[in-house]
Order: sequence, then structure tokens, then C-alpha cells
Amino acid sequence: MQKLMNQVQLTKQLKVSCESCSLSDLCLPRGLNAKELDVLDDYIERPRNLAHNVQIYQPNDKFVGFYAVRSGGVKTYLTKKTGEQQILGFHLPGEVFGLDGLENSKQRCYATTMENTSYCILPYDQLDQLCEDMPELRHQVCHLLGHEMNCDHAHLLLLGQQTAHERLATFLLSISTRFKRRGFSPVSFMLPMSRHDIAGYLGIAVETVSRLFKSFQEKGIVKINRKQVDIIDIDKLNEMVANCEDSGQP
Amino acid sequence: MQKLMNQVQLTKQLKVSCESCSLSDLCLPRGLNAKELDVLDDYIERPRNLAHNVQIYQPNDKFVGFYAVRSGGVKTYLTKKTGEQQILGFHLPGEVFGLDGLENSKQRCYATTMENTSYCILPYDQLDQLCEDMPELRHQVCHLLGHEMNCDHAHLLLLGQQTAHERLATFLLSISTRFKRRGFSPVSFMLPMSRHDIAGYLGIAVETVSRLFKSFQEKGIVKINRKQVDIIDIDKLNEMVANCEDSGQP
DNA sequence: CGCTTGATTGATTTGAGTCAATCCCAGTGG
DNA sequence: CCACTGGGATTGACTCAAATCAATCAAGCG
Repeated sequence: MQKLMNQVQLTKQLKVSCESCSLSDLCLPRGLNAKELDVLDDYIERPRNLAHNVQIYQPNDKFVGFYAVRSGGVKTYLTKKTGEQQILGFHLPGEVFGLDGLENSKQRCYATTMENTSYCILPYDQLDQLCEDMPELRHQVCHLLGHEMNCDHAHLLLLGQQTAHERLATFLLSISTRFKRRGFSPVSFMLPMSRHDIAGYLGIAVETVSRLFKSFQEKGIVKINRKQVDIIDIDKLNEMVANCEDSGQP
Repeated sequence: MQKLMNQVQLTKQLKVSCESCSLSDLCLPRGLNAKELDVLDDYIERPRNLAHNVQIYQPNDKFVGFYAVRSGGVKTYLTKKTGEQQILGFHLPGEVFGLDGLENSKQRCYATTMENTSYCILPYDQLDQLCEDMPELRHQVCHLLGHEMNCDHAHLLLLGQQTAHERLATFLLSISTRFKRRGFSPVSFMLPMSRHDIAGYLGIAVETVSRLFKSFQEKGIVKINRKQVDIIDIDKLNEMVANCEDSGQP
């Protein structure tokens, strides 16, 4: 009975509009005015809840639209025939995924939850229609696509040119930044993903991830306990990646 | 005098419309009808010619629009402070680059010619305007963005999970496919890029590229002479990458 | 409380990088 | 016409960062 109550409350709580969503500043609606938001709102498929380790889509599934994470976390990845996963991205609350389906209306990669997760769907056909009359939405979509692309490019630089140490430091800083943006502590957080997934994202072996976490800890840079991360010396982390990105600025 | 004549002829020859461009099937105009093409045509800045090894843009340059290669070749890349380049993509005639500027109207990477190169510019502001009234163009732009994203994802898989052998085989097949699409031989072509750039794209050392080319040659898979590549046994190449991509198909 | 799955740790191997010479051609100039 | 030169490409010798292999270890969980 108690369980049922919770279920009902949960459903109610989630019947929210973009306007009232605490994540809307991070999500697609960013920059839209109230009226525009209202129109967009009508088309959005409201949160679905999934347990952890559930596949949302896989290659060749029909592309229905963009997905926005509300809670939990999602990984997108490609696989080799031999089973290894290359993680393309981790998607935290307020972030959008599923753009890989844009090329030919079929998804090209896998998307799987990493923990209990809820998400919205922004159906593409409607979004496309709305773009006709809402320049701001059009720009927002392009901004989003450009952002994804630049994230991928940074990821390419990481995989192609950085050492294992640099990769892990870059990864921790990226997660830290994203927690901060959501209003959480940038120095103390729970990783939503497994060591295996971190390894898959960084293009290194799980054992290496373990060893590096240990090494970082021994240097007093972080404190790691399973998935709990506490960053002790963020400057040291920044130092480690100082040579990694050249944005053209001095 | 002769030189001037050539100059005039060149200018004339290049004052072509998208409609008459032999590359339009590969480029942004693909799928547009004659009328739509005509409108788009008016906004396109016609070919500029550059020598080889000339920078087209760099990080923080203002984003003006998409670039379409007409002849020659362009590389886009990020750099580490220590100088190493991670090549993000090679752009051959009929292909579009410069999308990295979409996020915030500033370019995020470098773009440099790899040989004598001519290209068109599709100004973004106009393109955006046109998208309002031309659903087909809108779709074409999204298709293009989705395609770029999926290319980047394949590149991530390559850098994160493939051996040096697999990387080079994948690279050769990719170039081969793209020559074929332009109507050239898929088994005999001149590489537009240096060994250094190949290494930068594949995330390996130049020396390794050299050694692998030699090894491929000794196995009778290819014949390499400087930049001239002749693929002898394309099946063997395909075999080498058989385990690399799992598209979900059996 | 055993069982399973993920994480850690240690021992060993290896693919690819680094360092250091050449080599070879395209372009230059005598 | 040919010698010279400089930068890319190749080749060889050696090194090393990270992978692999092989045990544990720890923690959820039915």
C-alpha cells in the first residue's frame, strides 16, 4: 500500500511542464520565452522511468527524437564485434542525447541507463515543425548540435593524444564541472558509472582506471571510495590537463 | 599575358552555380529541387583558391558559415599546448566542414589546406533564414550534422578500441569509399595528406604509419609509393576491420 | 550465509612510442 | 643541366606505458 502511494506521488510529481522543471536552464528550452516554451511543452512526452542497466535504444531503432535526462544517468556507446564498448558519452540530468539518429532517421549507437533514470522525449517531427516559426528554438537546436560536436572533438583529442593520467584527470574535471552546473558540489559527488564504463570512455583498461585512482589518491589529489569521489586538490588536476587543450588563448 | 588569360578563364569557370557543380550531389544541395537550389545559390560565396598549407580559420575566429570543398583537401584539427595535432577530419571535394562554429558562433578548431584548394562558403545567417521556408533544406542540414556526428563517433571507436593495424585499414577503406563516391577509382589514388597528418588522425606515431604501410605491402594488401596508393587486396582490408564495427546487423 | 559481480592488486608481456640515423625526392639556384 | 639542400619518409635499436593474465577482495543480494 505504501508502495502504491509512492508510485502515485511519483507520477504526479513528474507531470510537470518544462517551465517548472528545475533543469530547463540546462536543457533544450534554454533561451526560449514563456510563450515559446508553452508551445514546445505541448509536444514533449513526459518522463518515463527506467531501472538501471536498461537499454533505451540500439542501432537501427527508429529515431523518434531527442532524449533529455531528468534524473539518473545514461551512456551512449558503440561496440566492436568482440564486445568491447566505446562509450561515446555520459548523459547526466539536464543533458540531451539521441542525436545520432539525425543522419538517416535510425539510431546509430546504443543508449543504456547507468542507474534508475527518468527522461523526456522531444519528438523530432514536431521539433522540426516548430523550428519553422521559432528562430530561437532553431538556434537552440543548432547550439546543442554544435555543443555535442565539440564535446566529441574534445573526446577525440583525449583518446588520440592524452596519456592515461591526463585522460582520467580530464574525465574527473568534466564530471565535476557538470555537477557544479546543476548546483551540486563540484568536489564531492557519486559517480553514476562503473569502472568498466569509465575505462570504455577513456579507451583504457579497467585495471588501469583502478591503478590511476589509487595513484591519484596517494598523491593527495582525490579521495576515492567506490563511487564516491572527493576532490582534495583541484588545482593539481587542472595542472595535469594544462597541456591538453590549446584553445588558441595564451 | 598568358597568365592573365588563365586567371580570367579560371574566374569564369568558377562562376558556376550549385546546379552546374559536379559535386552538388555530395554537397549540401543534395535533395533540393531546382527552385530551392536557385534560391540557395544566390547566397553562396563562390570559390576561393588557396595554396597548400594555408590556414582557413583557427579557434576563436568568427563563425561565418559552412565551408564546402570544391577541389584539393582540408584538415580540421585541435592541438595540445605541446604542439601535437589531433586531426578531427579530412575534408575532400564535395564535403562540408566548419560545423564546429555552431555552438557559439566561434570556430573551435583549426582548418588548414593540405594542397591547393578551392572552396565555397554557405553563410550561416542566410542558411538559417532559408531554413524557415525550406523544410527540405532544414532536413538536409540536420542530415549533414547527424552525418558529421556519426563520423566522429566512428572515429572515437577507432581511437579508443582499435589496434594500429585496424586503424590504418579503416582509414584506407574510408578514403577509398570517398574517392569512389566522387567517381574515381576506389583502388588507386593519391593521398592528399602527409604521413604526419595520417598519424595525427589515427592517434599513432608517424614511424608507426610508415612501418604499417610497409607491413601491409609485404603482405600483398597494398602497394604504396609516397602518396600513391594502390589497393591490391581490398577483401583483406575488409577482413582486418571486420571486428571493428558492430552495427547491430548479423 | 553463500553467490555473483565488480573492483582491486600483483606479475608479466607487448604493442607502439621514442630516439637516432639515414634516405629520398622536390624544389632551388648556380 | 646538375649539384645542393631541406623537409618529409623510412628504417633500426631500444624503452616504456599500458595491456593482459591471474588472483584475491569487497559488497550487494536473494
